[in-house]
Amino acid sequence: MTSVPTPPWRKSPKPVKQQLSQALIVETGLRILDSEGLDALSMRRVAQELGTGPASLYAHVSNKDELLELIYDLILGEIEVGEPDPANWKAQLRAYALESHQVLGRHADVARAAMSSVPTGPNALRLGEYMMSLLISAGMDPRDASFTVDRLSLYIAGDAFEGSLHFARMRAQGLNDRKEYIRNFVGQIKDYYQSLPPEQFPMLTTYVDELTDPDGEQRFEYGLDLMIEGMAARMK
Amino acid sequence: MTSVPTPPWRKSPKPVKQQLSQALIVETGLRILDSEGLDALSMRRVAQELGTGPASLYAHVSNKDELLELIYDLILGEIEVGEPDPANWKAQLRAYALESHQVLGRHADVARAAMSSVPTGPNALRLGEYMMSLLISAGMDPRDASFTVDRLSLYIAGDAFEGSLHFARMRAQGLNDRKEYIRNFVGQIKDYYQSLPPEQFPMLTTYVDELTDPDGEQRFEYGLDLMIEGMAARMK
DNA sequence: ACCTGAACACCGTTCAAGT
DNA sequence: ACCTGAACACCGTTCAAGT
Repeated sequence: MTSVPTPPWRKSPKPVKQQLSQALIVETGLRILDSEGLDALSMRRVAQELGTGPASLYAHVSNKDELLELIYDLILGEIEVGEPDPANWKAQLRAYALESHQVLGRHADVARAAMSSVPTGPNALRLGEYMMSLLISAGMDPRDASFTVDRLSLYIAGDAFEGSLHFARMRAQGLNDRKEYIRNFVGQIKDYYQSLPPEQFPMLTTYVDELTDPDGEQRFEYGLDLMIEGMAARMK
Repeated sequence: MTSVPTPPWRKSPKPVKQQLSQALIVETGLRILDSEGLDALSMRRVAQELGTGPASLYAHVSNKDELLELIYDLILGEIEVGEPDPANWKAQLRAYALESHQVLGRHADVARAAMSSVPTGPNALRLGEYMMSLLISAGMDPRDASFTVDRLSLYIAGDAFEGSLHFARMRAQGLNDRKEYIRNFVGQIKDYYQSLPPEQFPMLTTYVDELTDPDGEQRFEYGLDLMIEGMAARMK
């Protein structure tokens, strides 16, 4: 195999190496997170992907936590919201919750950052502004609206985080089919509950089927509606 | 310094070294968790505390995740419940939620295990049985009861987990006063929100005070009541 | 200002060897 | 069966040195 000389018209071939920048680091982090999960996302791994050493990242990002928060806000950018319509606040709030939940679910492992982060990124601000204006224009008291936004956000992030823990466990077992993993997992709990002494655990043994419903989306919506109905009860 | 011979009546002095056992490992883990936080809880640290090497633990505990789950169920043992009283289900459910929340808060860092764990430990079973019997005796449909138990547990663990993340951050900064840390932290967000352009963020800038209420307990109760009222609305 | 190699002080887990 | 030392394959972060 002979090596070809670079042709003369391609002058001063730029160094292959890309310039480092915060945006580049964050994007690389997101890519790793999505394809290999939170456990794989390390400063060293990001650096490797960018062809450099881990120390180089610290010129653009102060530590791993900050990197995670930046990735988190990047993801929040995927959530789109429209104009608040006071007459439809319930449906709009519900739609918002479902969409955020979906977006967080799509990037499973960022959910942890969602729980620890302070809402100061540009997208977090945008979404906070949206939720507040929706609830307040619907007639909710500002204090109630603030608490509601806080609690709803916690619920969404909490459910997504729980999901991400299952997802990580699945990956640790070398499995890939999310549906099948859940079915299997739930099946094991079912067997266990069924094997319990009915005298001591009459409820758990009687209602095994209800307790081991594998439909996570349905469970999420159930809790969401519980909260929304609670809000409605408080407003009228 | 002369060494004293062991007196003859103290026969066959047992080796000073304690026997390893799962219970001992779990207790040691809990002690480290409570006094130094999740970050400090490593297999190596537990082993060190017991005067041995990390490999020794693997004869009693299959991995770190299992250790965390065992610690978690040990902690759940602190939650006491009485007899379900159908006429008072709202108050009892509320009291249960507050107590679990308190117990998890006391052992801040176990909350992560609370979110990932499958409810199969003896105490998790006991508490699941209690919640189910409370809701069902109050007239709730079994399916609703199951979903409610699941969602309420998630909410409690989620809030505790969020709290533990703040706690960890505090410790990482070398601080010790929880109250002061929160005040400080909230103050910073307040300043930031106040500095935002009001045209772009009318809600966030107008309702800074409501949005930065530092009382975490009040926020927890707010969300709890939202859910309980949602349940009540569904039952009647 | 930005980047780097090398080092520091850690991890969880495995494995062959011991008792 | 239980315990061990040593090793493997990793971490996040710092720091002095380079450009």
